[in-house]
Amino acid sequence: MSSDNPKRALFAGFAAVAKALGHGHRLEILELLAQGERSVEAVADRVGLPVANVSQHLRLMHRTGLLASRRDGKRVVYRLSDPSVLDLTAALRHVGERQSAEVRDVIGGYFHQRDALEPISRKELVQRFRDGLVTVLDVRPEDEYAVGHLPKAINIPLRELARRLRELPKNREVVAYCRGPYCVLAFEAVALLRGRGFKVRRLQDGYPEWKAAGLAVE
Amino acid sequence: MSSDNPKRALFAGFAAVAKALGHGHRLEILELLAQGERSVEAVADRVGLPVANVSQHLRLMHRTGLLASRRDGKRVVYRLSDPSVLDLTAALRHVGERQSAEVRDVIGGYFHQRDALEPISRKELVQRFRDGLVTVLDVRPEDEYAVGHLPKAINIPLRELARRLRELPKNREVVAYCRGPYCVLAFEAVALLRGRGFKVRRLQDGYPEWKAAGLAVE
DNA sequence: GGCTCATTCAATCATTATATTGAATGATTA
DNA sequence: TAATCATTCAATATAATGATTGAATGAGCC
Repeated sequence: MSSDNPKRALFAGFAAVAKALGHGHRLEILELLAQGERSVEAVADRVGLPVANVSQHLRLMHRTGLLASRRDGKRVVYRLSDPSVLDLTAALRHVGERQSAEVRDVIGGYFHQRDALEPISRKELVQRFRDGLVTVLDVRPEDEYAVGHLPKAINIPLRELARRLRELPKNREVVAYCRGPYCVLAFEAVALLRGRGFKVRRLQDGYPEWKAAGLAVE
Repeated sequence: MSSDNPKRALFAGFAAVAKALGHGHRLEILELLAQGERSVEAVADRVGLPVANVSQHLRLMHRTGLLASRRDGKRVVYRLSDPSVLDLTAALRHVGERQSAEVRDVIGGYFHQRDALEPISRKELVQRFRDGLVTVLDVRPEDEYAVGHLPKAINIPLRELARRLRELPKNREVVAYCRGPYCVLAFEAVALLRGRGFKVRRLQDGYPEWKAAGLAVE
């Protein structure tokens, strides 16, 4: 079959990659792994699915080349196989955002409500940080922060934010970020902090995009 | 559901877009429509599938926002909804090419055999054409050529190539192109012409990429 | 070597996707 | 207004995919 019609075989191969992206849980897992590598159990905990189910999703994505894995002690640790996978998910988001009525509804109905002000771009953040004008706030869970974060970023996970407000400056601008362009954590953080009178904006993308852009990380 | 967990809803929306790409026939249809808009029947003819089946695929992709359509007389004509769809398929190819062992096998086993020499890039072609060094050959079917083609390109569909060789110069370099980076036509044309002693190379991408790059078309 | 534990496999069932057939639609056009 | 014809729908059968359960694997560790 493969030699009969190589073009068909090729399209089938590409289709397999697309299929591997074609499931909400798998996209969620990809977003998580974009923060850094993780064991099967750690992924399962975070996305709230049974281990066996997550294992199947991970192996499927591994089979199609989206993920790579290594053994660490008695755990198997998965990671994105290549930065190009991040590009692919970005292209997918871009099309979805522009073209899918369904996606636009969700974004319009939820995300925009909570973020009336424009998010800040990576470029602008670099500039303003260099000028000493902003405090960078990482609202992801501690373990994700530990794997890697923006330079000088303070880590206050969203769930602890309300009781750790005094760690943030009231008169400097705060820029919150989390896992990616549609990570809810930063949206929620901005909403919470605005309600308390902080000057706060959201970074346009998240940690993985920052790192992929070649900018400094810690 | 959508307001319960907007993040999940968003991922589900993106997953729907990926699912729409997750079928070999649909990717083939997308490649075809990237050349220019086409009626349902025209697509069905070209990909060799029943009209009703193609109609279903088209409507699915329309529903997820990949395609747009308009009525022309008694036909319905489909087209890519947006250039970003082309970017998405390119990202998909890129990942597939790098990561999927299956895809690499097909490419290695077929395409590379037939194209030992490096393909020529768009940039290089522009340069060499400006210097009057190359003849550009479009080996796609006439109707696709008619919708749009590279400036000054000669159209000889692959199936007529063997008996129209005298239309091509023997002592100038010929650059053949067709529908895209994995379009078989240009590969076959290069193989055929090399066997007859022509100096011929293949353009790296195809017509849609050329047009999307903002280069001149006729 | 044998025990432990994270991970994977295998089997099942429920759900969803696909191709095919023939009939229905609905915008043109005569 | 009725006939035409490309397209779409509806119904069906078949195949693929997804979640769950419990058992099997196999690398680490005592």
